Amino acid sequence: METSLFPKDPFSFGYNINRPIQGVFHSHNQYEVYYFHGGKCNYLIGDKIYVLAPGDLIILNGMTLHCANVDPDYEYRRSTIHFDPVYIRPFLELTGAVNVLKPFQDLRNYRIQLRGQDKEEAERLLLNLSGFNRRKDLIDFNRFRLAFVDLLYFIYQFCQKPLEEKQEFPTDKEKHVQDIISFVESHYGEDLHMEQLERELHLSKYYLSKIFKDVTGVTIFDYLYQLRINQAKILFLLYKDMSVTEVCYQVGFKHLAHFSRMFKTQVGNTPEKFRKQMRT
DNA sequence: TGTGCCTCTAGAGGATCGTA
DNA sequence: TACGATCCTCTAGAGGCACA
Repeated sequence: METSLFPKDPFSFGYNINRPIQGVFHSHNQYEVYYFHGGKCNYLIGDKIYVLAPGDLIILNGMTLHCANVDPDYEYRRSTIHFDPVYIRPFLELTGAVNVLKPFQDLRNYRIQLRGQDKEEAERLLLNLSGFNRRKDLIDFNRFRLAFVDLLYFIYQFCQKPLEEKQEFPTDKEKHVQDIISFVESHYGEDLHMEQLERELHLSKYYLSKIFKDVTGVTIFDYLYQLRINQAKILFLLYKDMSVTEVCYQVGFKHLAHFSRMFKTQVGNTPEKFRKQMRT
């Protein structure tokens, strides 16, 4: 059994039984919420191994390489939600809002062991999400978003203590890469150059591109383009009357030709075809 | 750990074509 | 005629290497 709201970005929800992607390390530029219902599984994140028990919930900054190593002799059940952080930003701008993305940004990868009533509440929230995971209209779509923000608040309360205790990044190198990601996420809609990063972070562009690739496995511009294409897909989804040209400039591309090519490479369809799919 | 330089590849931008 | 896709050329940026 497998359900999915959006097959790919900006948001995807899945509940799987015995459908593990076993032993394959992967990374992505989305954040991930992983909930383990049952089975036998070791979850590998970077150089850490988590032996999972039912009720374990893992938050992931997808850039770190990770994979689930599952024992096929046991029924494996898990829920996963991949999401683009840009997509949650409007909810962070509300008066009195809590930065529910902070655990993903600062802790990056963290396991919460939910038991008893907490476990029941997590499963109820996931069930709600599953219910809205029909994507028939904007009502279901927005109810899914609101339910997901509720889940993020639920997760946040378990992260408050580790966030307070958290020390700074173990190395300057990782701190620099986080600074690059933060800068790119805030300025992806503008005309970005390596010189800007050089000036902003006071490090040479040669060094910045090198450490970014070392830590994340992708180049700064690969990351930037993924971010822009994700945002374009969100705009096509939410503003069905927006033209390809408008979306192109809105997300920071200066040339339609380049946008069209990058979009087709990442999504598999041209922007216009994707837009038409969203309108039907 | 951080910088500088060089080479080569992939991205940027202009021109052109296709289609509604 | 406007919009979007594709082709082609040039250059910016990634990656490798040496060095402080």
